[in-house]
Amino acid sequence: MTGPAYAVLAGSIRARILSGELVPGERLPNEQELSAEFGVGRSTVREALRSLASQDLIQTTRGVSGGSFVSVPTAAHLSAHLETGVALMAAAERVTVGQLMSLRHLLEVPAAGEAAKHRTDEQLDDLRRAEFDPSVDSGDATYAANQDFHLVLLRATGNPLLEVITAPLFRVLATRFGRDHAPDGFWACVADDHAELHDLVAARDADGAVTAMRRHLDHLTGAYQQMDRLSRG
Amino acid sequence: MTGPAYAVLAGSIRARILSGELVPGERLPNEQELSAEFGVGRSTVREALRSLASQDLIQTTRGVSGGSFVSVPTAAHLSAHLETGVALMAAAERVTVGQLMSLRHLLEVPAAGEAAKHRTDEQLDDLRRAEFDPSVDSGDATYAANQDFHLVLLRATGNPLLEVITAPLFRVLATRFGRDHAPDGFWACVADDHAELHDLVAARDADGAVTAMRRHLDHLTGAYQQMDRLSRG
DNA sequence: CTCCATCCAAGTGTCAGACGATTGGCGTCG
DNA sequence: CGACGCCAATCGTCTGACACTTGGATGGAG
Repeated sequence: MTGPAYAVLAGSIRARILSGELVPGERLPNEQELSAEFGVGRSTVREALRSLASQDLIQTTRGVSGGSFVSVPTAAHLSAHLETGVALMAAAERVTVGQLMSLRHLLEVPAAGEAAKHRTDEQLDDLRRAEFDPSVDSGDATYAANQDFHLVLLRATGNPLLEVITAPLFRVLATRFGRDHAPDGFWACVADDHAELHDLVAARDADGAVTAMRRHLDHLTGAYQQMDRLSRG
Repeated sequence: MTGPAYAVLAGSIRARILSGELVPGERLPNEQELSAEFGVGRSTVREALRSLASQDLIQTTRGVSGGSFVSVPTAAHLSAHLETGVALMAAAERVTVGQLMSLRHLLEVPAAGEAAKHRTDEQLDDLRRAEFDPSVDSGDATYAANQDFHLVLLRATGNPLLEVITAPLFRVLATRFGRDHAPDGFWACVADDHAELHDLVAARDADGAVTAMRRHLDHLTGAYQQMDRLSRG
């Protein structure tokens, strides 16, 4: 019950949401009512609402049918928050490239096996569309496709949390080492690895996919750490 | 550049932070100056700042030496955000108990091996302190100690991201299945598993720790899913 | 009866101005 | 030299007002 009033109010509403007292989709009282209910001014109420909104706990719309509605954070929301957090921690050198890649190993290697087992034909198509030819595609296209490939593979495991957690990791790595500084043949090597992974997933060869993903991530780890040393001088 | 002014302003400052133009520790212009610089009212500025603050991108203090300072989100911050997000997704049944436990397997099983290899004597002490005796300790004490044990083990790996990601998972599970509905002998079984893990980590037996952790999490998975069925039944 | 334009009500979005509260430095007085 | 108190800077909060957005209600034209 300490601290600025907007924080107290935000915490109070937040607790109501977390406890299930306020159900997703439910509409909060309007700003005047909240202001009266808690005995604070409307500006204070609004600051509390902005706080909650930026945590994706509520969504606010305007108009006669508008207001603040309790919402459930989506996988994309969590992923985005995690990405900015990890990016800043990496920039502040609180986590190393090696630690990021180590986590990718832990998650993506078994994920490749799961994907090989559970993939649908549709997901296999998605995987195919996410391949690229570095001798043909533009830098931006390979860059985006590279990310998509890993994303699709994670999604094919059927566990949404895998994507939530892993996507931020390689997005951070990619924005850091993305378009330039890649040694000659790097993208070609990546494309080869992806093609191999695609074939193994197509054949539902889980063990093979696991091994291939491990090797692929080893390649990436080496390349990233080399780029990291270079960019750091 | 669309949307409410507070969102535009928040996005603008946020971009400056992400790009490194604003360095951690740096002080933003005060609210009046921001208000003048962007041509908006002070309330709008404040709503933008609340938005950034609740994402841990800035910290605001009062007084003559006060102001808003760029900050780097800590591991604890990220972990807390992830926890509320995962908790809500679980409550909304967008993720299942099985998926949560599956992620714990992926992360904690190899983590046990790493911890066995790299642990310091100090961390071993921490691990010992986090053990408990369900026949002696209170329900709350076992509950807290159970979490601590896994936390300490993750911390001993040396990779802070492991803790950031895994801690929310078992905190969500624990708050859901924590104090009650546990079948007879559950906590005793957990305590046994922990004691065994402690001994293996003490002996630097990485393979043994991995196996023990796998079995421990299998126990937990079974118990949790049973509780889940009951509470839903 | 249908369709379209208009008006209206309920909300949020934004601004201006004022005052309170907190903090840390500075100067005065014992 | 130290303690106390004043003061300036800054955020925190309130009030009141008005603009903007949205969706429904209203009412007239065809």
